[in-house]
Amino acid sequence: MTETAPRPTLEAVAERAGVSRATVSRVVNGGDGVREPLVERVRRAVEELGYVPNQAARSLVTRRHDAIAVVVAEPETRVFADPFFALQLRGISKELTAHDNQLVLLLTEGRDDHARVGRYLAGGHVDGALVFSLHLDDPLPGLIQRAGVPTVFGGRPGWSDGSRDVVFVDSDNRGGARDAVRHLVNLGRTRVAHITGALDQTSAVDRLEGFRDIMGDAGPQLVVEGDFTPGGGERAMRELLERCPDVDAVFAANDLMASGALRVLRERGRRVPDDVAVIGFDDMLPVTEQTDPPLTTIRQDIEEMGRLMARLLLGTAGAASSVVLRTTLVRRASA
Amino acid sequence: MTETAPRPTLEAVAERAGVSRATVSRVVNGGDGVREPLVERVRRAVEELGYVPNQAARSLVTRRHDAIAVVVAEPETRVFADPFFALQLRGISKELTAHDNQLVLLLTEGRDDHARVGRYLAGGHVDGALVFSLHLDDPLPGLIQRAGVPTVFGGRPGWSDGSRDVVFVDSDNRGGARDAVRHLVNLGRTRVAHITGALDQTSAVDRLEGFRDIMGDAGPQLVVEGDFTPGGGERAMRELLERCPDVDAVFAANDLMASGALRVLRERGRRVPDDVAVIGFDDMLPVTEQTDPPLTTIRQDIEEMGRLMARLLLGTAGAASSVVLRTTLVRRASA
DNA sequence: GTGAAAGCGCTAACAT
DNA sequence: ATGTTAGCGCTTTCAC
Repeated sequence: MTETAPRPTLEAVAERAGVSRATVSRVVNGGDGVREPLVERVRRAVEELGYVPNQAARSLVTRRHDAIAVVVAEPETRVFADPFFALQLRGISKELTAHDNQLVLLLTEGRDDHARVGRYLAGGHVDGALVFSLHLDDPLPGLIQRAGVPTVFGGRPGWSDGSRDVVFVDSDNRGGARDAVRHLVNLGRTRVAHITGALDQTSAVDRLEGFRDIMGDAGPQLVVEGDFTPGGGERAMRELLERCPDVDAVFAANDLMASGALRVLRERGRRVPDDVAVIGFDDMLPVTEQTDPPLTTIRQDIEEMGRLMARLLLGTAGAASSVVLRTTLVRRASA
Repeated sequence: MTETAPRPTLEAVAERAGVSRATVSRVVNGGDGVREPLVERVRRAVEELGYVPNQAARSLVTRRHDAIAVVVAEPETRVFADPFFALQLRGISKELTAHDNQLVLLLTEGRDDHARVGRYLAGGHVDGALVFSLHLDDPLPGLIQRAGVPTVFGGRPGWSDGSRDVVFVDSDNRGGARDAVRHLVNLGRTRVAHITGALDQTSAVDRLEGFRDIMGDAGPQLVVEGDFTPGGGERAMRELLERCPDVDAVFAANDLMASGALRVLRERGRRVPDDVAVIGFDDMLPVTEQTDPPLTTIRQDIEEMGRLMARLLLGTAGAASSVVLRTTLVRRASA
């Protein structure tokens, strides 16, 4: 890796424009309180020299970095299985970009990485952190809180018992699940099953709660634990058909599992939605539109969640605390 | 966003350890040329104070940042459609982490963002850039080269006419395609079709070349342009069946399109592989293992590509220039 | 082997 | 409104 070529400094611009460094600095940072002709001269000098501020020097004195960290724990688990995370990242990126912030991505693979991330955040390299804490027992969130960096979580952290002053952005998983199940019930279905997500994630737990809100605790054999993957959906669906062959509706905790369930139903010759109605969660377009039949599902605006997280962190959203986003039912052919 | 708490400086550590700042600095940076007892004392002081070096101050003098940018152009296009990019990112992250480098993610959505990225890179905020240039006519690569930042490209850039001194990491798309087609031919298939990827990407072009290496220019009606998406695969497959109802083998330029093709074939009652053999490209596990039947494909080690890109950029891989990775045929049930 | 001192490029008081 | 000046926290000659 070669050295970067020497770049012009404030000093150089000041000299060229025939003003002081302070004036150049003012112009570069918005130009308030500098008279027009000077602003113009400085601007030209900046242009001609191709001057770009040295962020390190600036940070040294301002103690701001215009950078925030996005921490993603254990990518293998879920992150790379579906576009969920990518969409959120995109929302985050857009919002950060709009506010001239950089995105430092911190992927962690295991325990060793936790310490590393903790050190980095505590090191004051970034102005804040956006954290995706996937699992209930993840030690990372604690580490991060101790690092004393402003943080917004993606999804309700498992240990956030309401009282804690954690800020997070989440979908209304419970409400969405209720809508899904209610829809199935309104369709006249009476034996409604639920394929849960990985229950060490709050989203899965909340969706299960929503299911129970409508269906009560009756028929516990109609609830099968899945893992948010298509394979898990298949397994769960098989189990379901075994336990309760006359099941007439399935609410899967995400689209991926619903697609797996659909596959098994077709394999077993059950017609969807005639014999069994199926509804998913997420509205992952590449999935919902490709299934056969197209999947009815609960949509959450994932990109918006990311955008909101960033906005919360940057303080752009006012003094808002945690936000729970509404979900919407998207009817397609499967239910 | 609250202010970060004031952190101990070198000065504080020096005082506590009863040495000079210079000595502390030496210890912190490896401790060469400092006698053991002092090293020990300094280490303890660092520990007790919880000292973490201020990266901004360090960068200001060293002109290094221990950070590299990952530039991804136009995420919507491909990045979020399949886990390809996520896997590469993971490889990159692992390698960077191992060398104490941070990953600054730069997502671009359109022309405006190009200027922004160019400015950022030219601004000397990072020590290098890893760039994914998806399209042949993308102006971004040019901008980046002009920025004078060491760069490694993911995938062969379209304008890299061999002669140029661009460094990239790519799979042997052409060779892999040849293997795929050869496999189909060895199966005794005679009417082998090809669903290409988006032909404004070199990977798609190279795979098409590979197809032609084996099949020649005969039967141009057996080549249909796709776009790397499942939907594109479906459309192409329909077109193919129309043009040439007796097609007995299909090489799709990626697994996603192959899955779409599979869907259409099933829909039309063609048995796979009996009537039509299908082979994909990538070996995207979530796709290849979920299709019916499981998909035979050409595997490329995506995570390794990412790791290699990082290694090349960091100079860890010796004086290596561009690298083209071998692919392997993975036989499953579809061909 | 260790310390003293000179900046790195910038911003923010404070003068003017 | 503009200039002067004093650091921000660190590395790195250069003396000792």
